[in-house]
Amino acid sequence: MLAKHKILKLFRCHHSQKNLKIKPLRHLICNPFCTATESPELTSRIKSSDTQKPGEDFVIPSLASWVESYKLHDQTRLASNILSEKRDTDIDRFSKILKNRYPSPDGVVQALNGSSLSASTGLIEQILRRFSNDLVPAFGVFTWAKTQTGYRDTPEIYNSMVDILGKCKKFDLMWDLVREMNDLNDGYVTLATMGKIIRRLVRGGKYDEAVEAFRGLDKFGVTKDAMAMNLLMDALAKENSVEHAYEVFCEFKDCTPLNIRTFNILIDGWCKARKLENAERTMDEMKKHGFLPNVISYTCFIEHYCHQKDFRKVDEILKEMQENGCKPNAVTYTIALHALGKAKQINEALEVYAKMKSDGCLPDATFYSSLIFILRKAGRIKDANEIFEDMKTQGVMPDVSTYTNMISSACELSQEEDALKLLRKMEEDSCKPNLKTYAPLLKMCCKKRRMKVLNFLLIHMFRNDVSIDTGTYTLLVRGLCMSKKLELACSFFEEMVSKGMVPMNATYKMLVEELNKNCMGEAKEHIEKLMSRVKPQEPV
DNA sequence: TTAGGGTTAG
Repeated sequence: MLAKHKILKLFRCHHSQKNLKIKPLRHLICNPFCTATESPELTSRIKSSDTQKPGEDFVIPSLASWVESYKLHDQTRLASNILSEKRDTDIDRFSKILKNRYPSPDGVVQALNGSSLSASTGLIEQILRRFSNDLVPAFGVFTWAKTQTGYRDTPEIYNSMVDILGKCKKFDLMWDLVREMNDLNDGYVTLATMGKIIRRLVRGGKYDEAVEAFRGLDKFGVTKDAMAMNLLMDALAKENSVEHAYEVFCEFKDCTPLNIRTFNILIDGWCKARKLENAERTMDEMKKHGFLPNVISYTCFIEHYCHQKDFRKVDEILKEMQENGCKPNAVTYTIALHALGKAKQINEALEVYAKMKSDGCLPDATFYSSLIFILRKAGRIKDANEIFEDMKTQGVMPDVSTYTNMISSACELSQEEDALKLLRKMEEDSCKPNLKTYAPLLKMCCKKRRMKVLNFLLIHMFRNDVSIDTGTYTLLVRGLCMSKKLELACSFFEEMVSKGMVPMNATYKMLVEELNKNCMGEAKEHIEKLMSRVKPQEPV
């Protein structure tokens, strides 16, 4: 928690800097990378890309050696087998094989059979993470590993594979695998497995099938308890289908034990769907069942009113909580702080912070992230950075989302150096970046035509086992289109399709239009051919 | 394992 004088300083700053505009940042002019060591595949893509204009694709001197070391590191690993750490060598050898785009998992199996590689649990886990959006290599490795003597998949590995199949909407294969797990008769199928199935089915719009999966839990030796039912209801409510969640509730409430979470899931669902009367009715029903509303129940309502910017109502709920002896927690305060910040009521937001402190509630990483976010949005960069530094001295370590937020803000402000330094800092702090961390960086590279930094980021992602998903490919294709890096845009489009992903119609149209404008008839035909093989999807 | 930012969009 910040000392009181620091909070006061934030208030003072706000008044004195109310009309302060962010100064346009000096464009960073830096030394170019040396060109010798890039990842082979991307280099060929980037080299075949449009000719670069002067001033593009520079990197900050203070970061050049880091970026360069990554690339050297990567190439050494891929090129040489003489390395000290066996596991690291193996993951690279696997990756090298898997990066050949085999048309089917069988192709992968054959390729691996022809190698001298052997399976181990840690290795297979890592590969499934690294290729979690890439069904053919993932399923190929998984299938191959099962045939290896002395190796047996753990339930966790099976669960990861189930999840990947569900994510790629291969529901039949997913069910086959669950039955296979069940046939092992060794307690492989658990609620964790069925939870993945239910969530993937719901996300694929298969609500009825998800409910059926719940009904059939006993077949897999999984108990239909409150936890299982909550899981189903939560999946439905999160997918904007609180009505389905309510149907489940009505159908099973008499034969399944309920707990306070069951009701809170519904309350949250109704609040998010802006069906407030239903949320209130659920609150009454909850009391009838002998459950008193807790901080989560109230916070759902607070979030609703924050969303409506009805801060008077928020105060009312807070008062009601106090009357009922229910204390707001860090989540409650974060919601209020963030909403006030978004509504440009910075002083009121900071009052929330002061109130939190006086209430003796400790902020966590997410709270600080929100505080940093709203300060940066208000142009208070220096204060935001100070909070970021200060949170560590307060004993709260920045987490992935804190870093992601900082990186995202830096990218928005075109502070390339800061953004990359933050990524390096994450590495130093052993904080693993995820797709959301990379997204703003990738976007910035596309916009500023930093192709070599883009190359570096893609290697960085791969080494951190972050698998590129449809959204990220969309971002890359769109970003590169806008920067007229059309050949590269095409190559990402192709890679996306080759992984079985379906590009959005808008993305496809944008690419084709740009190719048309630039008289790239051959490339256009190629893209059209690719698209005709996949089912076009209307943007949601 | 019920509540907390942002996601493409110009």
